[in-house]
Amino acid sequence: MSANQEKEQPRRRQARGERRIAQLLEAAAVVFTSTGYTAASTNAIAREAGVSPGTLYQFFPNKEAIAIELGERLMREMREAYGEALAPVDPTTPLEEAVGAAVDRFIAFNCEHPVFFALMHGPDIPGRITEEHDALHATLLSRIEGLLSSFLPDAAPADLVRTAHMCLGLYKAGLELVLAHEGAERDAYVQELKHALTRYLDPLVATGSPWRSTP
Amino acid sequence: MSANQEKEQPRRRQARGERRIAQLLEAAAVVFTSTGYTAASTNAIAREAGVSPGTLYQFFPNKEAIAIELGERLMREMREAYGEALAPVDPTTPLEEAVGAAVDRFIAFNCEHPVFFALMHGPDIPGRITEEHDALHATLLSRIEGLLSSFLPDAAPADLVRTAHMCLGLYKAGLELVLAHEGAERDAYVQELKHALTRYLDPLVATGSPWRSTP
DNA sequence: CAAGAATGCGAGCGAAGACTCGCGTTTGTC
DNA sequence: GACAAACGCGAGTCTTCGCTCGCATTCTTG
Repeated sequence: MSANQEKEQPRRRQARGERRIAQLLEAAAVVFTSTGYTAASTNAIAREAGVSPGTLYQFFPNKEAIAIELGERLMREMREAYGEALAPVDPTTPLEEAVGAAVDRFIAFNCEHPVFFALMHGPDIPGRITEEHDALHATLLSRIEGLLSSFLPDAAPADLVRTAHMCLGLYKAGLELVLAHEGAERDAYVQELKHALTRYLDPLVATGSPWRSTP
Repeated sequence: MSANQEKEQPRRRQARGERRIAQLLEAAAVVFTSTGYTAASTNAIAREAGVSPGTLYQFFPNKEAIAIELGERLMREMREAYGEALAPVDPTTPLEEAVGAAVDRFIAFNCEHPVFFALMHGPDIPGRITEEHDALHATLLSRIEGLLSSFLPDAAPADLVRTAHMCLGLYKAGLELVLAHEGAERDAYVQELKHALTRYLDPLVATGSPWRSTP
């Protein structure tokens, strides 16, 4: 009880240390993005950051902790910036508008932080990160379900869940294509993704609720 | 000139050897499916097959060769069984029917050979397999383009390419969901995937050439 | 049945990479 | 200025894993 009140007593850091941590996380983001988590070596991260391996381990107990911290910071930033992107909306909102707004926000985030995609998509990623990923996944799904249920108040729960999974899956497929292109072509893929989602959902909305997707 | 007419002279094999090869490939499929290519150790494959590491290397020069051979056999089987699944069809065929048939065939293949998905999706996979993957990808894309152009004879090439990429992407997203479920739920996801694809393409087909003209 | 080839084994080699350790340098505090 | 704590280093340890080697066993062939 008295001992070990906290698993880890955060070591006292100097400003220099905080800077190093940020620098290391940025370097890790670069390396993870280009090679994936497993193939990324801690030495490579240290080299990218311009420090020695020993210095890296001064701030992170192991390789996994780097990815965890990176993931947590990304999650926090995402929640702060786009937390409301999937909040239930007024069902009179046109479906197209709701989908478009959500897609734009998440695409923007993922384009700004390509690590996020790399971290969340490796088939190789260790347990703790997978947990985070699953948590995010579950959050997103319930948000999407909430959004859908505002359009489809009468849908069976199982169908709602399945539709939400489909939406997230379609979004991920589109995201991959969007990230693989640049400039005008990228914008075109964003548009196609919106089309795919809108057209997928439109019939459900049209037949399942009194509100049409477009007034 | 006279020497080295063939890079590899296929060693004379006994029936036992052929059996071992099949056995090893099957074991590799299991291990690759559950852990992915990179994380799969050759010792684990040998263990799964019930042989020693030395025996494995009697038949395969290295780890990559195992995946290559496995990939080639899968490709061959796929071509033999489903080669015509994406052949251009009579444009009067209902879109729903064309999409449904193609999806059913490819879903069936991927459900029967889950390795295929695992091998083609690792971000970690070495050069030679990626080449094969890209080749398959290109083949599929041109097939889809062909199929689309039979429905959309007036579409601009760039739009056709993009739409084909979207179709393949949407299919892959659906496939992942299908593989993640079983029984009735799996069937439901197959249906949803067909819906997503059909609804995505339907407006294009219905309005003739939506990129250039409006009804 | 012999002889050679194919098959089978598993301890062990070499490289790669996660992580440590001892020691020197910088920074904050009194 | 003095002391401690935080920072920084990079050669070195330890483990994992792809792969090899020497030798035993089983086939095939004459």
